[in-house]
Amino acid sequence: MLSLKKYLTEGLLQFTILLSLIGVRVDVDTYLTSQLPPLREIILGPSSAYTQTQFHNLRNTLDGYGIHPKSIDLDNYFTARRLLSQVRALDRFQVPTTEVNAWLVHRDPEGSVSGSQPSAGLALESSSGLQDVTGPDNGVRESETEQGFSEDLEDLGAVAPPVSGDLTKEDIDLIDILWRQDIDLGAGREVFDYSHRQKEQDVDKDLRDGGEQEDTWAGEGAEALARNLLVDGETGESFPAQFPADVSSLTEVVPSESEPPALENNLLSPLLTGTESPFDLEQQWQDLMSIMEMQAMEVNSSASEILYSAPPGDPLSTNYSLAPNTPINQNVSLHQASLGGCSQDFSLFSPEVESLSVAGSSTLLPLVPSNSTSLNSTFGSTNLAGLFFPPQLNGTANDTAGPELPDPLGGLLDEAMLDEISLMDLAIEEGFNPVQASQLEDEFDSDSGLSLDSSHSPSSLSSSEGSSTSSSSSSSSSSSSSSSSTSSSASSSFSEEGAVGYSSDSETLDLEEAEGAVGYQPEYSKFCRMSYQDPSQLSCLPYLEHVGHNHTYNMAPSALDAADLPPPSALKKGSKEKQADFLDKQMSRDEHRARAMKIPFTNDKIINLPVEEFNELLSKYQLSEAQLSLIRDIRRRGKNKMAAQNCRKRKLDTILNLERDVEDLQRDKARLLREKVEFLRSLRQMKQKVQSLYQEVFGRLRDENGRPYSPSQYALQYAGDGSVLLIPRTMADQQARRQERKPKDRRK
DNA sequence: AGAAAATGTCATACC
DNA sequence: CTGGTATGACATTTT
Repeated sequence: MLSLKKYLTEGLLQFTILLSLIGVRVDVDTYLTSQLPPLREIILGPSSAYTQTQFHNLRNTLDGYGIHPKSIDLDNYFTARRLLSQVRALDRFQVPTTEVNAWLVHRDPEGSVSGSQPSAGLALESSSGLQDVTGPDNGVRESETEQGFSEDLEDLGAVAPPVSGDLTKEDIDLIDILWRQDIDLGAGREVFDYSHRQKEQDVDKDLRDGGEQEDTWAGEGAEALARNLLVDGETGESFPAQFPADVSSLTEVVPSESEPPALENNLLSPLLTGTESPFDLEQQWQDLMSIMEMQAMEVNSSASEILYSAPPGDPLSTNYSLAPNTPINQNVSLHQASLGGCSQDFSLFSPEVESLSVAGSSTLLPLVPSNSTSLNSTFGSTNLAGLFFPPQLNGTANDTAGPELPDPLGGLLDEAMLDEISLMDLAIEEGFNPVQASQLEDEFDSDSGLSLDSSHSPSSLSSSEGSSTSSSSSSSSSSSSSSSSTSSSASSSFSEEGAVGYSSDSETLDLEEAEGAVGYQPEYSKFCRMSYQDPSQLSCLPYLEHVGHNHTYNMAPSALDAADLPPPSALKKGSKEKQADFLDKQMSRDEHRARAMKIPFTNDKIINLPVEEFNELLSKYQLSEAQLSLIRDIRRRGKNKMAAQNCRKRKLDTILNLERDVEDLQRDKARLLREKVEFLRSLRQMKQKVQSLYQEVFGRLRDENGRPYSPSQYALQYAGDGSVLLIPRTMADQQARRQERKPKDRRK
């Protein structure tokens, strides 16, 4: 094998030189790095670090283990087909990947924020007919890009050389998020993108698209609303808003005596931005979110720092601390506040809200003619204010604004808010926090007792099939080890020599058997650190101390001696003596023993023959007890050897599968987290918008005396029939309490 | 030379 | 029960 390798290598070089002389350009490197398995195998050897994919290639080409015919079931070892396919995908993705990163950078501009999450978009997209306004093509394209995300990445991984292993795909995903955040801020991606130049135009366009879609709720929604249109969430259709244009014409059911004659201006609704305290509240809320999400982003702080010149936190915090009264609101007139655009989204977060105000609505005058059906089922009678503030902050609100200012939210805790918070906690707890994530991984590793951080060496693509066939075809009877392939011919000749009528008619059979038995062996090697042996166990197991393995195994002492002694100069052809010695060394111990015992057939036959044929073979010869014993031992050992190889291969495969599973799960987790971030951002934007609309509506309300209502004493509420009611706070609080219980009950 | 990886062997359990 | 496989734990060989 060694000489063959050398020979081929040199031959290849010479051939290359020849070709280059002729004028044909040959790049040897491409041959070495491309998929020419046998060549590579021969040149680099089966045990090179490139062997990693050989293994998988074997599986790919042979569709399973090309091993002993009796091991057909091995493929079933992995119970799930999915794992198998993952393993197969493994060798495509196995190569890490700077270029993958670059590709991502390149690619990212295409996926705009909200449109790039088709799976998670369930809520966002279905609810946002507004997006369709920009054109259906956009959505389709983005969906496609997103879907192709992982696969493309994996495909590219095959050609991407590893450069910076620091950036995992998870990192990339999170960088992606950061980018989008910057788009939110209006920062063009080209600021950070080195590789986008060739696509600059597209990027710009996409950026614009992304920016617009990013503010779907604020921007386009407001725009659509400004056109006095309601947009159907599902179809994207627009239709004239039916919201009454003049809210001041509303009547109110509240007894007039309950209204304080004059309210201080600073007792505004906490939703209003004029006062300081509500603003602080909102600010706190935004800060909270930014903190949480920053924590989430810290996973990739290093990665992001590579790409950002600014600290990673900055863009985020800036982004998330958007003032509640961003210009979004300014174009929103009251009737536009129809909330048609938002309603469906709210149904996502508080679907259980619907029937809340049934009781209250009877006593309250509707603000709106009940023809706005989009409001009906979605907002219900939810006290809108409840959406705006997290429950923890309610207390803060009271503290800062003073006890005299009733909580405009009526203590309503929107379930969506709770969910959001818990989600964020989840995000922080479940691995977005890098420290904990690493701890988790360590735990995993230690639990399994296996080191999963195999070094992802660049895969070579030499196929085990090629090597096995070459080795087995070069010899007829290699029993096991690859190095013995040449010796097997020697063993057959030896057998011939010392043997009674060993005929060559079974050569083909031997070939087959050898192939079947040997074909899978040497291919898996250095690419996974297998430390399944725990050395600490060895010392503490008493029974191991006196385990003196006698590998002669039932062999008679005489036979032993004979086996260990060199053959008594039986070689007649002196010219071949050296070669014979060489081959002698290549022989396995069992072969030596067999030869010493003058076993009249090859070890290969002994091992691989079916039982019946084996017995038949034995019956043909008059063999001594020692010979029979040796033969049986050889057979047993040979079979066990193959079994061990199988076992190791399987073990390795299992490890690789687990590793792949871990990677997949991590990828999934990153994707889900990314989706969640976007989801939350959308939610936040919607809340902002609803808040502003609430302010607008409430601010325009006047009582019969033309004075504004006090936010501390009145609140707006949406009734089940789609109407908007102005109710006293006390009533709102009661309903809020009722509302808190109801959904929970209904859920169970 | 010696560490580490690969491979072989044995004992044992199981089919 | 026999013959075979699977696997942990070593032993030996190879790198």
